[in-house]
Amino acid sequence: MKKATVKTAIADGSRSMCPIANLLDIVGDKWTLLVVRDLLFLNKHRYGEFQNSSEAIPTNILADRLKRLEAAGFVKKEYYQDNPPRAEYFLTSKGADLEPILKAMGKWGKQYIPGAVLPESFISPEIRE
Amino acid sequence: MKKATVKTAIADGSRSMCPIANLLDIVGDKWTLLVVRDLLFLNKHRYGEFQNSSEAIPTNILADRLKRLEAAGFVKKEYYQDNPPRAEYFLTSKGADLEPILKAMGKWGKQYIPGAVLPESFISPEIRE
DNA sequence: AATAGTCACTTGCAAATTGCAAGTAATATG
DNA sequence: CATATTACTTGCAATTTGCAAGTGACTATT
Repeated sequence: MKKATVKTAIADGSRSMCPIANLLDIVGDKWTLLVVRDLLFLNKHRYGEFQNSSEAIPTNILADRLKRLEAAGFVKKEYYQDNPPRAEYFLTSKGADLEPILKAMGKWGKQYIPGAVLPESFISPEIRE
Repeated sequence: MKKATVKTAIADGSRSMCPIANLLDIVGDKWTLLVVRDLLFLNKHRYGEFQNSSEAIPTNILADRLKRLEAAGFVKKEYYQDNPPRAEYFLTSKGADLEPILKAMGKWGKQYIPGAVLPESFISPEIRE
């Protein structure tokens, strides 16, 4: 007898139906959300700008995370020059909607890690679809 | 000349003053926040209960994450039996205050990962200091 | 009383990921 | 023409992950 396939939109290889677990499959590491932070709050868009953030992300990790964020549809890569290829990265709405999570993390950090400062930008992030 | 030490409460080995980076130093991986989810929303307290979660966390990773959460002051370990030693784990207020972050992650996931379901418990988490 | 089972881990080890350094290709600058 | 800058890629050692198996203390079964 044919086993009925359950209709879900959960990606292959995801660990469970839990939305938290599924999000952690994409952003569950020490670096990815820092790139998102740079895009959301610090108005950074270029490779070199991300590298200049105070956490000093290793260059190979940065390249990898930008690729993953793009593959996951959180970020759009736009070339502004062909030769040599130079691009800017922008959040999509899917990526920009991580803002409440990052804001909540910032709030937690300000409460429990005295001395920590979230540099807030007053520029609302540019969204590209 | 003696270099003036800047007075901060940032832990040694932290990557920056950013509250988000500091939080990610503790919970920035694929598993830690799932344990917190179990404590916050699923009313789980024992080793075996965490293991039974649908993501099937490897036992050595679970042991390590519980240790780290305890060391970071997110979780309190309470022995309810001496021999063999058996314990229950409870969130401290520091850990329980991650709730807005987890809630925001759940909300994001429900919007962008159709099919994902956050099993909500109606029991508010027990806090131990 | 011997055997099997459970619980909360620890240990061993192969595979994957991380992080540092160095290399590269194209243009810009002095 | 030499050096610098940008945005990466590559190489490789070290750390972390994840699967399997083992351990020690009990409990339940035959």
